[in-house]
Amino acid sequence: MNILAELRQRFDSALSSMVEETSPLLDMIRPATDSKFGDYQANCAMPLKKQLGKNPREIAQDIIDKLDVADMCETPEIAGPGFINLKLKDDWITQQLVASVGDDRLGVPKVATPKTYVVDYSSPNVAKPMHVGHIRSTVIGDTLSRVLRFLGHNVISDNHLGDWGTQFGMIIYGYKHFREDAAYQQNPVAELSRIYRFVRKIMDVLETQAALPKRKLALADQADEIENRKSKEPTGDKAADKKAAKDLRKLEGQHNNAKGAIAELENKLADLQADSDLMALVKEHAKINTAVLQETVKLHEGDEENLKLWHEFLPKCRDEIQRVYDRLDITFDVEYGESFYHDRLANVVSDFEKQGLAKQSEGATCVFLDGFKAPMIIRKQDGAFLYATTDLATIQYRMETWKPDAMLYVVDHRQGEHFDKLFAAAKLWGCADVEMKHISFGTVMGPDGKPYKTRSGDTVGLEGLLDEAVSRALTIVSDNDDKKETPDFSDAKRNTISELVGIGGLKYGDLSQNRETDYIFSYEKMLALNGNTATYMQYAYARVQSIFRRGSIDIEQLRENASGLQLNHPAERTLAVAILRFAEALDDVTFDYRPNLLTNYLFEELAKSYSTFFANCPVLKAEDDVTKESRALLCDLTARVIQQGLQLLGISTVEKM
RNA sequence: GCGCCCAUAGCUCAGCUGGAUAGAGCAACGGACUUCUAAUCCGUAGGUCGGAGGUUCGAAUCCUCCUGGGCGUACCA
Repeated sequence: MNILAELRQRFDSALSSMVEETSPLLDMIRPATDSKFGDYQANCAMPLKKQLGKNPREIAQDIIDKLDVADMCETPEIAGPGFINLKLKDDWITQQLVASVGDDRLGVPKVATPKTYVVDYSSPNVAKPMHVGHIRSTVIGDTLSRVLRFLGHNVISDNHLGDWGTQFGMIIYGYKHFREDAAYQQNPVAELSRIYRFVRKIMDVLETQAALPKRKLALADQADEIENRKSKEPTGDKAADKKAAKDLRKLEGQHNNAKGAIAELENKLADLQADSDLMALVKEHAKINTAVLQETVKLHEGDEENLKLWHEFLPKCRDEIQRVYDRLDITFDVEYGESFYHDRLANVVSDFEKQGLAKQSEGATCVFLDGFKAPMIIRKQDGAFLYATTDLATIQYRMETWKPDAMLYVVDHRQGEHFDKLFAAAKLWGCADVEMKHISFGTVMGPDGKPYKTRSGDTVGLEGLLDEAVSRALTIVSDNDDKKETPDFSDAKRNTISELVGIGGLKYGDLSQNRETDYIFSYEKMLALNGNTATYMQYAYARVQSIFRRGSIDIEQLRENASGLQLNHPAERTLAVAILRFAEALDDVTFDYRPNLLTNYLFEELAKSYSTFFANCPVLKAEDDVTKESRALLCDLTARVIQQGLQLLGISTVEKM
């Protein structure tokens, strides 16, 4: 049962005789802002003042008179300017709880009209090691898929792999020039990874060497410009002078940043140049940039050798990232990478041209869209296709194959404009009846508030991140276990627990963040024993199991005759309502695709209520057996909701920790 | 230049489909273990929700302007 949905339905009946359009008013029925107002409140009487020309309190009374909630609520009360406060009846709550006890879905109803969703997430480049930037797309997309599916929707999760781009040109080039056969025979994945990094390194050196003089020149120009502006006399026009001063400050800021960036580049280059073997190879492969592009072009044109190498490399590269997915417990229904759409691209472009949606401009094929200054380019001057082309082909394929109601793209916010254009173009192209949404998210920052990098300035690898989280979890688990008189866990067990706690902490840390905002990455915060963390939730779960173990409670059996639930202590009632609100929390998640609304619920509502309950309502030492069994069932329901909630976040529970 | 986003407690962040006194964790201070895991809990203190207007019965939330930051901006993804 979704209580809020049920109340809205009841209000709908009451309101429909008073107004034409009830739906905006129904949105104003919400959980109470304060428990002293009851459990829910309806705020819809106030805004009807004008429309009905009556005092809101009178309107509230009219609504209550028509409202049929006697079975579930106490008599509604009118408060303040016209709030309608609703308090659930205790016996109704227990009735719902009993139903939840016997329900695998814990009382969460399936949607009446399932939709088909395509959820596009993770989408790493298979040729490169996954890095910290992939964590958000992966876990947010996975959670959204799980939640939508749990609610009864038809979900197709799709990993739109980057498997056809320049990166493969790099590997092919590297394989041809730098591979060590013995290493490749022994461990092809590691060798390919080394090759990729090595080619990247050479290209870095060359690019940096080429870029530095230009950037220094630009820096000098900037310095001149600053001097020039400083020497200018004030014009006397206050506004103009203020703006000039502001612009100057900004320019100086940029200048300092550029200075820092150049110094960083110089350091990096100096380090690389110290390696004479490397520099010899750099010299030998001075044209590597164009050579790599040529390998890519050859691949796309169907060159036999390159295609054969690509077929050889692809599964190996894919295995490399599978390790990460396995640890993260991430799966996909389909995995159609860029290469999958390769032979559709030419048709997409010609179709746009035929329909008059695209035209030539400066040698490129462009789609000009209302409200955008720059066009969306679907074919370059040199004839090559771009990711906009692939994305359009992907939409076409998905529409043909699954006819989805919605397509969700879990991609970082910097690509917002790309998706705005893509969706606009797709609409023109005929995809009007599908909800296309960019599930945008912010950047993972380092402690300095800048995008998370290692000390040397490299991106942070995802596997290393996982290792570190798990190893820190191991320290916590071990320290705690060692404190006991007789430690509970073997080393193997400690490792198993730390893996679940560490990875869970990492995922929860990301998912508990409002997806739109950047956040500062911190192992300490992520694995904190207190606060809104996976560890805290896992601990709450484990404590419940501990009670059952300690009291030798057969919870299965208790579930079967769960009639005697009672709510005598306020903490019991609060916990009971929190348990019943699980369905609402899941609905909230799907409203604007925000996983953090689930973590908020689990922590703020459920776990907090449980803590209070735990402190005030002993189970094993309850005054009588009825109370004991009732409380045990509340504990059990709490644990089951935590477990189900965490499962939807892709996080496991542990029986002991 | 244009476009998008952000600014909430000392720190990290919730709250933003408008609702009654703005929340959490950390840090600080004071309490609670012969007690179901103290890996915990309870309490105290901490705020002109960047600033100024506006809409509304009601604004952290919506609109306008200002300040300070980030990101994106014709052939990378």
